[in-house]
Amino acid sequence: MEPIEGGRRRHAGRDRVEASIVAAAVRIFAECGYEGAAVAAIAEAAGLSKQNLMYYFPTKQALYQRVLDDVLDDWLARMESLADPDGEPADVLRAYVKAKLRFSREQPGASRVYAMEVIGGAKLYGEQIRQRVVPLVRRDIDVFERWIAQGRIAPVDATHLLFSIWAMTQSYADFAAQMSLVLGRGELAHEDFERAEELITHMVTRAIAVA
Amino acid sequence: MEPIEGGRRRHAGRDRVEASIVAAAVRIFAECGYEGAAVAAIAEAAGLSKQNLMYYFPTKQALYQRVLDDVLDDWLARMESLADPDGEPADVLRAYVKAKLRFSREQPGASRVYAMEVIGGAKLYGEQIRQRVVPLVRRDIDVFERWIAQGRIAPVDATHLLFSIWAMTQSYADFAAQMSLVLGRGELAHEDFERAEELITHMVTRAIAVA
DNA sequence: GTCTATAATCGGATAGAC
DNA sequence: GTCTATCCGATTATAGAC
Repeated sequence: MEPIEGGRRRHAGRDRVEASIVAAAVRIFAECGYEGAAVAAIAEAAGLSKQNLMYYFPTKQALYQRVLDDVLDDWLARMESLADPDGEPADVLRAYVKAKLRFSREQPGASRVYAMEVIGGAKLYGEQIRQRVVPLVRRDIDVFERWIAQGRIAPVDATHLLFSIWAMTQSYADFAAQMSLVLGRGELAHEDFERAEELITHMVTRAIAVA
Repeated sequence: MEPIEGGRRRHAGRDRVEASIVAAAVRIFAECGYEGAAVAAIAEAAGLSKQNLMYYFPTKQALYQRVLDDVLDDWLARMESLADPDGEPADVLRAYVKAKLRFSREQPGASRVYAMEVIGGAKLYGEQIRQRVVPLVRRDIDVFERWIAQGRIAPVDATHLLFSIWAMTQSYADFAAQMSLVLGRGELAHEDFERAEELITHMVTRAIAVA
């Protein structure tokens, strides 16, 4: 049904349903973990029956993989082509921090699902990470190292610098619950992210500043 | 049986068994999450039967809470009294980073269990965090802010500085799987932690250096 | 304290009507 | 594509002998 655009995408309705299921699944997986998330709970959050959900995704694991795929697609789309070797290092890193923090603010569930998978050892998604994430990371590290070789930034460990930037920015999604307790609010506010951006940018730009 | 020290701790044997169960539980919970961890798997890892385990811990949730309690006890014991207001700020922060990284290296499972609980919203442990972690954090933040008021360190956002230090150091336990893939090794080596300590210390000390 | 056996429940998955 | 009904395995937890 609903054939459109002659040939491609013959089921726009199905795509919409799948998208709403995935969106609900991200929330529930982030909150409960893979095993803790009941398919019935995801279905309810998406507004359909468990059996109906399993018409679209034959198994729970298939749904989980799809969730991780979508999360990674979104993340990669935001992060690729940020590390421009010809840009001003401080500007590039500012944009990098901003993009990562923005992802934490706009898609905290996505960040948490991915984090849980990695913390558990990436038993299911390790191969995808190796194929899709590692190359991007390596490229960014190469850019940093070229800057160092050119004397444009201080000679720091590029790999661990990137690890640190990831950790700092991602924690505003993953550990938001603990941060909220410390800050004494129900949840993180926009101003918290602004202060985070300022502090992290300060740390990164000072770290790479040539003496 | 085994009454010792006249009055206190009448069951040293029981304490030993419980400790071995908790140690196994940390590993399994860290790998599989709360719901994903089967009590039978924990029992097997601890070297006893599931039914026997449940003689020591009547419910799975009781075991989980005990695991979190022990994790937090260990962490607090290592972290308290590190932020000495009278010490040299750079030295204090160096020791702080070192202690946190050491915890990530020596107790990665503990860090991961705690991280998973927080990522899932700390639904079970939020109150404990509020009572036991937040006061310690607030005290550390106070020390930082006093240093700023005294002009001993640069005027940065003390709260977010602490968040960043936590995130950077903790990530070497929580995201070790992803780091290993990037580094192309099976697991993180001692030298990786040394480089991490150098980089993180560099970032923190540069960030707080007065202009 | 440790064992065998079993109860009770939950959750993923399937079958088949419409 | 959506529904009703149901199966089946896994898992927590309990009962009771020794």
